[in-house]
Amino acid sequence: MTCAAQYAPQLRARGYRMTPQRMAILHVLHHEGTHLSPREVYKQAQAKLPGLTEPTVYRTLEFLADNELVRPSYSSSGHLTYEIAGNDHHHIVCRNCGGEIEVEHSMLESLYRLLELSSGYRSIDSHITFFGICPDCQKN
Amino acid sequence: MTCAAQYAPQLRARGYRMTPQRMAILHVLHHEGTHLSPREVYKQAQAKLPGLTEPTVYRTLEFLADNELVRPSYSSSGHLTYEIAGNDHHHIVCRNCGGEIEVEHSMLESLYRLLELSSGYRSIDSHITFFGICPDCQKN
DNA sequence: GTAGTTGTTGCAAGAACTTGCAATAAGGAT
DNA sequence: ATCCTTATTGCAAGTTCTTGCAACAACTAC
Repeated sequence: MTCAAQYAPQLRARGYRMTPQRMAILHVLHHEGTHLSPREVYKQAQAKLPGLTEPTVYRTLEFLADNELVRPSYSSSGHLTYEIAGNDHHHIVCRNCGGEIEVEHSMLESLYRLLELSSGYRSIDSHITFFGICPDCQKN
Repeated sequence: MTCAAQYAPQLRARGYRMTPQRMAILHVLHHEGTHLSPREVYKQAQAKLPGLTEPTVYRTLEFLADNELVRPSYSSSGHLTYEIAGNDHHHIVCRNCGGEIEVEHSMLESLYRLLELSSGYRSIDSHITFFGICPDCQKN
């Protein structure tokens, strides 16, 4: 559980609170490492904190995403998933088999600056999920 | 309805069929011009074709997206929406007010080629929704 | 410690989305 | 025109996700 407690100051600094529910959810995402669907988070977190309810999981994930402790991401079926906000990266998902790889954020940095310049929008820093066909599936 | 009939050959060439349901859904997206949620598509299409059911709308939208007659896109809340596949473009959505603008695909072209080279993935051509803060909201 | 403030949660109901399967109908063949 | 094949739809039930509100508990101040 200590792994999740480290996030408390970040929340408190913004006037929010660290709660057992948030700890449990952060703990799950932290130890899983990869992205999980809300339902998967719910199941695992509830095993640790039996009273936890589903609406709380959904609200908490959205809350944590707003505060940049977790990162939203999309599965190949278009569903929203979440992962712990560690090193900044994006994904390329195979349209065929669902396999995925990570892409360093630095590869998109210059595009983001270009978009900001041409559009007038600021703080463009979304996590992106690209879709393509992976090398293995290209052989078929 | 003629506007939707033009898509029939594209489906037939792949062994699929043009049906009243698909016509109605394409018609709605074609005339609306912008992206709509599945529910909005359902309501409008049902007004034209009373027997139409909701599961059919969901399945049809996914089917049309697979066949590239419509393009999936994400709203600021992260929900899946669809628009007719016309000129190739992407979106920047304001995190604050939800306002959005279009981005020409050409701006991303070189990034896509770069990603393909470095990852080995092919046919990367996903529609992207970026999130940022629009000029108006920056004033506050 | 104790009390107060207000951010958070659980509950319950509802809306959105999915799935399996039997019935239907689009388009090709006769 | 009529029949056949099989892609497609509607139905019904189930799962996932959302919302409003009252009860609760984390942190602050005393």
